[in-house]
Amino acid sequence: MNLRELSDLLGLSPTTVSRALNGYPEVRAETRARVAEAAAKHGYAPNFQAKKLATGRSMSIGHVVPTSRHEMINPIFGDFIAGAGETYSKRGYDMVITVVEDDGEEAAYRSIHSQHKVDGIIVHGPRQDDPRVPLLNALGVPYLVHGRVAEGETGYSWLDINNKRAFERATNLLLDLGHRRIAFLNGLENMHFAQRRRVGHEIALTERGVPVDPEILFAEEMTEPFGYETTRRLLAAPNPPTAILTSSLITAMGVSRALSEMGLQLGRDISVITHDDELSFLPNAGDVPLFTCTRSSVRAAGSRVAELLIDLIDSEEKAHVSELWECQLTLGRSTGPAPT
Amino acid sequence: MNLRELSDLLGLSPTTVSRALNGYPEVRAETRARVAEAAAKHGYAPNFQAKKLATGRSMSIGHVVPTSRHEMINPIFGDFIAGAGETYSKRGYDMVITVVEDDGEEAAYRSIHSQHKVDGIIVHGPRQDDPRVPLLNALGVPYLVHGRVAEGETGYSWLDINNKRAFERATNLLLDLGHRRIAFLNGLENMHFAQRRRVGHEIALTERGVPVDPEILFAEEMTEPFGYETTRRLLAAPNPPTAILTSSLITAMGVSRALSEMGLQLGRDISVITHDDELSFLPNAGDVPLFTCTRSSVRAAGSRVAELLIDLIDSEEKAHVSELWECQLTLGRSTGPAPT
DNA sequence: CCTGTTCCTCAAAGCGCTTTGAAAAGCTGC
DNA sequence: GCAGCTTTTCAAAGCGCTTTGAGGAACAGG
Repeated sequence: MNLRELSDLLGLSPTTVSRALNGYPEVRAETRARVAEAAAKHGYAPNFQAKKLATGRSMSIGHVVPTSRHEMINPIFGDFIAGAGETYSKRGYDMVITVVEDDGEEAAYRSIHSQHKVDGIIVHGPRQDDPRVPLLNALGVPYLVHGRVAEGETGYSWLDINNKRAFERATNLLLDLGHRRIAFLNGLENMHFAQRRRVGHEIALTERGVPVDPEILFAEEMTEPFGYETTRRLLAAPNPPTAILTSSLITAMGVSRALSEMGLQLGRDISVITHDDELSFLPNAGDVPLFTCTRSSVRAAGSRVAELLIDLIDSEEKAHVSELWECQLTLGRSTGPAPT
Repeated sequence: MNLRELSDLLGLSPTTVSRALNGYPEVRAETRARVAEAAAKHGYAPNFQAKKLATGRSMSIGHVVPTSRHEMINPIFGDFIAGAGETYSKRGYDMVITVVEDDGEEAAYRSIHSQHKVDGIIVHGPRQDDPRVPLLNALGVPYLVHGRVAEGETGYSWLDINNKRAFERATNLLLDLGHRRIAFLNGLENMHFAQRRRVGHEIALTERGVPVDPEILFAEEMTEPFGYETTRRLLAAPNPPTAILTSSLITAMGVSRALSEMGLQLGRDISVITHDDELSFLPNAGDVPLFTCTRSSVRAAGSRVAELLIDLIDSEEKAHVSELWECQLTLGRSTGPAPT
């Protein structure tokens, strides 16, 4: 069933039917009702491709996901997508995901744009000096970065959490509890968020006059074994830390596994603070959660990022927007005073 | 830059340019080369919407993801999508994801179809007697189910792992090791895969004359706390199990956490076998992995599912296809003889 | 030099919708 | 009853591509 058939059926012109369905004012209420009813009855829905072509809007948002980078699919991806997807369905947009090999990333952005596949793009996992920002600026597509790129850069829109502040606070908490030797299991530091977390951590240490020991700073893919193995190694070596900071709950679970295998108690023998993205399958919940954490929902971020981007697309003036979210610092059972 | 502009530039007709670009034989090799070069030089790419409209093919595959069901975004989603996405980019398809509230699921499938948004659909997380199978059959869209629905049903295409066999083998291994009291922490049993796993488990028990005790069979969302809390409860109760079977590595990690907290050693005091989807962020790897597991890559499944569906779309005769993958049973350090 | 082939190129008609500009219909008031 | 409005409806022109059916060019054979 297409527009023409429906309009023939009703004895109206396609124009009138189209207008009735799209809420234009030039249609009598009664006619509109008749059209709506007939459309529902015959299961008519406009052909999306045709609509897109006619309006010039694709009503789709693109997400480009590089895949082979370390073969690690970010576990937060699912929750982020769920959040974004909610917004999309509310606002009538589709989500188009392009999975691409690392080296095809730029080409993917270019082709997605030149083919008019999307009205806007969301940039995932920004690195320091991410080349995608100048690229997308050059292409002139509306886009929004989940996270940020290098400090100086201002010519783009973003939503980020205050990674620096969160890890500064977390480190301060550990210092307040008397810890002086704090290991940090960070994500890969070419990622902007990891960079900022490290900066926050070091600022806190430096302000208290605690030396930064690069020997106990690690930056890797945030897997469970990373937490496990690093912890085992750290605690077997001389001068082990009394506290561990991790960038991911998954890594923290690895830390926890190592500790209990070694007969050490979380929060008594070793304190741990982790960042918690509030992933649906890894709740760190309860009145007193297991892990003390810096916390921010990545699902909520996904939802908001999508909203901001759509607003950006709809709005005429193309000013840049940005939002910086503070994390909660939530006390759990994994922190306690440094053992003496 | 559009077709007309490019053809004017070249002094050719749009037809010739289109044919040259799409590999039709009616174009001289030299002309074709000239066109290709000009297209590359001016960054011309056909407008996707127009192409879709003209060809009647959307070159997109739809994924409908229900979101609010228990607020749990399946952690395997990311890896599955990564696998599927690889196939799509190889074969020139786009992936369109629609996130939808539980009760809007049927409407989502209908609208996606009537709007001609996709050429095919992948069905995630099939339940027993899933209503989507008859719905999609009625709509007449090509689709493929990742998993299966009720036993009798044959009128659909699917790719699944042999859940029953895998859990039968896992249970048999535990029985061989002398375990007689085996707890099973399964996924929600309205899901087909969970159903089959339970059947496999019970068959193994029954064949050996070991009674099935419903008191130690659990079926919940496969989170980490589910594993943790259930294990604590089980081991505190009288007549605790000597082995635990779980449907997810995430749950198994909860089990492991509970065990070590209680001073019990995995593989010595309590044996654990889990299913392992080979998620990128939760590797259970190494020569001797931590967990003994039934194993099958969900990423590979995603890739293959996409392939099968595209073949289905391309092929003329609409016969049903299906693939049943056997899981590997990999020995790790989490299993050992039952304590006497 | 003309006709018959083969090879290449083209004009034009769609695909199904939106939207512009115009016409028809329905009112009002003189 | 008609000019002047407003309200409702319509025909037709795109949107940018593919594809059909036909024409032109080049070439060989008679």
